[in-house]
Amino acid sequence: MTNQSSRAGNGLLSALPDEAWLRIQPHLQRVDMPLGQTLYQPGGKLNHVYFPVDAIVSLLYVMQNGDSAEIAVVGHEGIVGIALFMGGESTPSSAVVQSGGYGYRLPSRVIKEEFNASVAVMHLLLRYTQALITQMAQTAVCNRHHTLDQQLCRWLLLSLDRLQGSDLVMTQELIANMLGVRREGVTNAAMNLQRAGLITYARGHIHVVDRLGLEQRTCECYAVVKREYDRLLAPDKLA
Amino acid sequence: MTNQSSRAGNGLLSALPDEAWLRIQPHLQRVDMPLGQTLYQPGGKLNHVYFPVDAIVSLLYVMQNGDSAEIAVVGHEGIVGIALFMGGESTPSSAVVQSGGYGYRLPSRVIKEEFNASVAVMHLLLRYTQALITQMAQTAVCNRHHTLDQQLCRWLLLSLDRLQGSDLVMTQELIANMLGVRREGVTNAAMNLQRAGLITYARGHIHVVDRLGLEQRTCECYAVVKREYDRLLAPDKLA
DNA sequence: CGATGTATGTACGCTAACGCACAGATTGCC
DNA sequence: GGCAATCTGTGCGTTAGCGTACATACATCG
Repeated sequence: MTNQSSRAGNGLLSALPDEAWLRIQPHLQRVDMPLGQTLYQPGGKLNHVYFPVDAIVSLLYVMQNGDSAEIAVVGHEGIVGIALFMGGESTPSSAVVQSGGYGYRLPSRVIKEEFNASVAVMHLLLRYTQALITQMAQTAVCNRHHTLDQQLCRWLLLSLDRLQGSDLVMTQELIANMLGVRREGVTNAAMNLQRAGLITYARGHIHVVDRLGLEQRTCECYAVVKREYDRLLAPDKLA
Repeated sequence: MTNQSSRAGNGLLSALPDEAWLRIQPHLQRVDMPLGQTLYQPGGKLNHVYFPVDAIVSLLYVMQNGDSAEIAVVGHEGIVGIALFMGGESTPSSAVVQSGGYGYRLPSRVIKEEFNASVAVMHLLLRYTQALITQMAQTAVCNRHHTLDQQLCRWLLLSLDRLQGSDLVMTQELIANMLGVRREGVTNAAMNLQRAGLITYARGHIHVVDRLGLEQRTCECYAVVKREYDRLLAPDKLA
């Protein structure tokens, strides 16, 4: 994954061709993205796309009975609201801020115009979308085959890659909602990781002690996704 | 989902603007797609895209230990090989023919040129891609939350929508690979459905007796995906 | 028509995760 | 400083699906 980026702190914004940046920049609006904020409702009209900087957004599906499951996660490497340029205008899933912070938003009209006006912008956004697709596919595989311990590792790593530092602010209850499992299950998995000396945590604060250990304990899914993000969004591929 | 379509029997080909069809048509090649054929290997170069007609193709991820899980399924409504126009050139998943038949293929170069040459073609393919994304997302949710019985119903319905008639030719072993579960689990689920009078089956042949019953027994995932395909690929939206 | 391979059924113990109920423990607030 | 809310730990019994091993049935082909 592209690391913290120069222009506005978002990887996609940074990768825009200069003239596209100049057109877009006046319409960009810095916004706070507090924990728990819902950016999109299922089926709802999308008025903006969001470029997170130090916030993390979860795309998740909420079932009729209230159970939920995370589909993918978006941070400073990406954009929330691909349905706008993909032509669907809406999606059956929601977008919720999973780690508070800030980002930039852009009116729907502007992103659509830019997508259609510049082939470079289009290709950039489509490559990002393919990376996101890989993440979703791997989430499906992971849900099918891997243990909660492994999935928690993967999830922590995905979050870590999108933050600076090694501390996450999130309760086990929240993580359980994202992974679509019981809160007690997360408690249990987190204790396992703590006993193994990989993390420490207390009341909504998780500190990662041994990142490498997490990478060794997680399933292949994390590496597959990371490799694909690196491949598709490598700096030399970006306009 | 768009039903069996006029032009060449594939929904996307049928929805192409006339002039795009005229450009593409000379490069289309009718190909047999026998059961079990691998169209793409993970990470491999894609030489063609495929438009199934009466074949069904599974996109699936095979893990290092050989376990597998289906990500999505493509039939006469779609195209196999979206990574080509998305700009990635390859994917970590494979594409395998899950129900034998025939389709048409098109050299990579042609689809890429057409994607870039015609805004109508581009928007058509992107809307299809978004529908596919919904299917993948819902697969992840379904893997997390729903019983094998429900998932089998969903899977049968997805297949049924892509075939004419009510008979599927596929062993329980194959279905198990697609769903990423044990063969015995499928045997068990299939017996449940048979006892309920929804299907009959024998040695690799499944006959659906009560489609409505399947729809009632499956989870919401099937309906969510179908609604999204209908919405995004409705005839009046198509060029 | 009998042999061989393939497809399906069955049994049994095992484990991960669930549902529920409740017990600390920490934080923030009045 | 005490109360309330929130967060985390724990202890049940339950269940869906797994791994393994084997049994039966059907189908094809020599």
